[in-house]
Amino acid sequence: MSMVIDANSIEWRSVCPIASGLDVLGDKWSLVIVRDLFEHGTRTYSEFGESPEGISTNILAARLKLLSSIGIVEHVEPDRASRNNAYQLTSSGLALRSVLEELGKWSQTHLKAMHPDIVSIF
Amino acid sequence: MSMVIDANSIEWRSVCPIASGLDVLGDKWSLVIVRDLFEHGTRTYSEFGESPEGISTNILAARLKLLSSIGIVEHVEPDRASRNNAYQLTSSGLALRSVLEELGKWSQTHLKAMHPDIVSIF
DNA sequence: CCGCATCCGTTACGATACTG
DNA sequence: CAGTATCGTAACGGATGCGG
Repeated sequence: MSMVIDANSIEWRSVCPIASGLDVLGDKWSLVIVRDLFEHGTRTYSEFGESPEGISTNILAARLKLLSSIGIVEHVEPDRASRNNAYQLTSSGLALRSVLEELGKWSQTHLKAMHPDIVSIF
Repeated sequence: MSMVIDANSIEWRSVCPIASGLDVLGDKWSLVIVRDLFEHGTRTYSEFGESPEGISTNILAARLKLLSSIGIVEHVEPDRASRNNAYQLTSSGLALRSVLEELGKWSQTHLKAMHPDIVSIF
């Protein structure tokens, strides 16, 4: 019970912007979802599951709900029947690009020794 | 049991540098610890608890152990008696500065509506 | 005192089965 | 295909213990 599923249920730990960013995005999956949307533009529910990390459907549903309520992702054609509708980044989500780039660059440089198979994408 | 406490116990979900960065730093506390070290230079164990987010001691100990084994933080004078020795960032930890900056800037801009008390630090 | 380790209740995760 | 329900497991978080 009582998982964080929308913006109103977030408990802001402090007024620090870094801690506040982590209150929203500080988990192992949210930025992977954002990365998928940068890579593919739009993504249907089941397409997210095709990424190599293999997110499970309940976590995906919970994160999409939270990211939507924060205004980071949105439905394409939300009024249509559920079949084949997709998610995409909002302008707020697109603004996360430099966060992903800096995290990716750091990882390539500083995790390579422990994880030699890591690839370069920037 | 079986919490992630050192580099060898990390399960790399994929070869993606973003996902791999999140395998290490994808939680609510690790980057808060890094932020404290940027702000104060060095920090003793109990000083971390003085930050407004209020990390609990068991989480702090586990994260410091993991961050040390990854090479992001290190002890100052690790050979001395435990009393008053401190932690600081390694060069790998210092390289996280731009990740923190970009996350902080994003939060100030895109979370302000939901969290008006958020402050500006960049 | 300070730096942790341990205990234990609560919450979140994660795999899978299931429903419209 | 888009999600939800269930249920076992792992992580969190507060309290407390204990050695240096």
